[in-house]
Amino acid sequence: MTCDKDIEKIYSLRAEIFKALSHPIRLKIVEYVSKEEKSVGEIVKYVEAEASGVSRHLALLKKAGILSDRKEGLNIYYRLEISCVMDFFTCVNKVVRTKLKSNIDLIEKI
Amino acid sequence: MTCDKDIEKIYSLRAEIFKALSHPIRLKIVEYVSKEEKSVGEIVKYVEAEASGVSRHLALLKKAGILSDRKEGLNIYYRLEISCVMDFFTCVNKVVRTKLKSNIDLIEKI
DNA sequence: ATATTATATTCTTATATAACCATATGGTAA
DNA sequence: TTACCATATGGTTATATAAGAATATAATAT
Repeated sequence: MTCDKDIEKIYSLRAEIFKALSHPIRLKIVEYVSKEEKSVGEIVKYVEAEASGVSRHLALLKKAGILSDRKEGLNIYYRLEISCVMDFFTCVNKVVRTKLKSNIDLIEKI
Repeated sequence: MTCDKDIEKIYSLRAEIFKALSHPIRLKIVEYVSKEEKSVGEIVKYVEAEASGVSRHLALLKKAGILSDRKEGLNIYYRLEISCVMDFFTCVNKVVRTKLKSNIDLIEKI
């Protein structure tokens, strides 16, 4: 009972997760909050970006289901909701290394 | 000897990998070529999209370092270059399921 | 040489995303 | 109440990405 539309929808939902992770600041945020929850203020300081922008990045990561938040007084604390996301990073580093290495190989051929 | 600029650059390179995976058609392609290499024609048929678009998606995935290609006669075969990418999918499905489930929980509260 | 097939590229247009600045909300303290 | 602090949202503009159609390349076959 799985129709074409369902499959399309599922691929789109998956793609959204990757899109949420496709920004350097958001990756930095995810890594930062992965060990323990952090307030927006802490995150803003850590990533050295504009507060309003960080706020939007956080909202996006939350909407994607990657982070969750918790209000306490004036502060809002964000934390990693799905910890397996951290496993991506090892693999991504492998891709990055392979790519950088292939560039070096090219340089040597000039 | 790792300066701020290097760190920024590394996060950007990582983000590029995720960006490459942030499109439903590209995800479908990656999955399709993960077991064995496929020609562009086969891929076009499988994903049911326009050839010129698929070609662009393939170029992007190759540029990101996720796929590699091989020419044989008239055909070009693409295959998954970094197999650990497939491990992402289990985790991504987990995120998607959690998200869908939280929507169901919301529906029941209306 | 010409024709054919597979794939890639160019161009245009629509849409999405990001950054920046200003303003708004929502708790807390005085 | 007013003032203050942390965070979020709105508006604008610049830039990036996507889709579609047309054209170009490159390998093979005739």
